[in-house]
Amino acid sequence: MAVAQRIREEIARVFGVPQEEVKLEHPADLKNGDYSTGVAMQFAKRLGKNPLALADIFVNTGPIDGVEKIEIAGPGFINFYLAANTIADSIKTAQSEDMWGANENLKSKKIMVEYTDPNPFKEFHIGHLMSNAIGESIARLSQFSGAEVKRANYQGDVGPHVAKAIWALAMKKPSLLEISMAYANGAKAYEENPQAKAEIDAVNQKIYDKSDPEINESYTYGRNISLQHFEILYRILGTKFDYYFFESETGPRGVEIVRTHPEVFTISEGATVFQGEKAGLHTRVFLTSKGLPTYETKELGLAEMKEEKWSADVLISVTAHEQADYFKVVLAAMKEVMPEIATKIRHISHGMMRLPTGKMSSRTGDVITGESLLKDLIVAAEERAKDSRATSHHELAEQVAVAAIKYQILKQASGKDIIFDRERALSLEGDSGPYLQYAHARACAVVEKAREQHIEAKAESVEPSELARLIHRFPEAVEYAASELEPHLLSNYLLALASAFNSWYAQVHILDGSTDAHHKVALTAAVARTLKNGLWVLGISTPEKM
RNA sequence: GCUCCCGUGGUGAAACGGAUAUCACAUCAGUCUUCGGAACUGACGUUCCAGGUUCGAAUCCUGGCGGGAGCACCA
Repeated sequence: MAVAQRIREEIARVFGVPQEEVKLEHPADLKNGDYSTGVAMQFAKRLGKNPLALADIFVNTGPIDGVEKIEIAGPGFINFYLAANTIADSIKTAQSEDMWGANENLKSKKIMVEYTDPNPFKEFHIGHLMSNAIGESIARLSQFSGAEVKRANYQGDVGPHVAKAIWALAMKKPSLLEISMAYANGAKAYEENPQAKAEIDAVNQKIYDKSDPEINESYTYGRNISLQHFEILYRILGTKFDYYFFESETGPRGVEIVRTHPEVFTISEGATVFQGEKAGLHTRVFLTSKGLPTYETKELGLAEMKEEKWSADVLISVTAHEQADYFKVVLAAMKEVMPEIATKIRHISHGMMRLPTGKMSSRTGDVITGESLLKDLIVAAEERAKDSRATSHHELAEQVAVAAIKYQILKQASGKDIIFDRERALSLEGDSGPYLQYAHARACAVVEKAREQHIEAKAESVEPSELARLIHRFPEAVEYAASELEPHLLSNYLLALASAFNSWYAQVHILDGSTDAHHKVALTAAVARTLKNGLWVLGISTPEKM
């Protein structure tokens, strides 16, 4: 931001230190100013002066454009208070410009984000919901930073899991319900019954080489049903993919890559492996002893296919934590066989959703699928939506349900596990997605009423209140979240903003007929736009009435 | 056993090495419903243990304890 940059330059100039070493922060407490720095304490020893003397030197060097007041506080903090018109300018922009908060830090960068990645013939589970929420938000964060973004979905339509389902389906044309049960039955049989295991392995082979017409038919039919069903979920979640990749395509591709690099991959116990030990990792199988590609090999094929489809500058993949180590080995191998693509890859791994009692387990029935969670939430939201002002209660319920679930995922650092508490998840109050949506709808209602009463929004000379200063921080909150690829940094900001707005709303009467009403309307409109844009980045919709 | 991640009020989380550690849920006490109560105000209560680095440590380093994930033909 312009003001922040000027402050940083001035500090570097006065103290004669490199700008990168100047740390400027937002004090947690607005009483301590809009920006603050501890440089005086940090450099005291190096410059041979005590912190307060250094801070004093700086304060007396003269004014900085856009800053009204510079104060020394505590042991030597230097606090900057922005000028009223600097804040007012931000409010004006927030209130009048659609793209308020956007930046061009990633301008002309091409970024492909791969996420969600559910597998046909299996349930859409909570991990997919997490990947979807995080991936979509990262895609939008990148777009909001000026990048050109493509969304990719990579689905496992071949492999043992599919063979298990097909085997249990006994080659018929399955319904959706039959499919979801088939995988579980097949997986159980595979473990418990040696004969079933042999049969399933055979089916697996036949799916790869497409040699059995009966299996082909059942497979094609079931695959389509699964994929079509996923589309319904993507629509509700608000994701529109540009590219779909399938393991049935990346597999052969990967096999080719592995075969043509015998200097990288070695044979061990009949399997083709990559010895990750040379990179401080562990050995992993790339081709099974039967010659079939594993996940690792498919990943190599995928990278090549992505590059062909749309050559991006950065390739982001969002997957669960448990895959982090596999990914490292794949990346190490990739560095040897296709180094130019390997350098573009960035893996984001997220935690898992766990029950308070421990890990979810399908064996004990302690499992909640992503789909059932979504459905339960929609039911709960519908109950609440009964007496809402929205025109379509069902549509609103869907929006609120998705907000609740996405926010719960995006409000905490993405690497950490989420403890799933049913009651908390279904709660639509407090620190929740619907709370943010509500604050937005409320602000919209006030703006609408002001329009009816012909009370214009005037941001000029708006008072630099705490709420106004918080709004001013929005573009920086976006930049911060984007640079860390951490949506929760933005969630935290939005919650603070919504909370400050609700609190302010309870204290003042906005449309009170006074001359100040124009300013209050401007502030309200600025809050509405900020929440709208911020929630968009999180992938959460903002109904105007709820 | 080895590798990686994590440990913050009763519960779930936040805090780019900074100021009195923040927020929500729960509990208790209020607002009273004049612009939308999916709201607001207040009370209660927290950095696993022991060292170290630093002007300053929840954060960095070492050791311990506790939890999770991964470690060869699944994805």
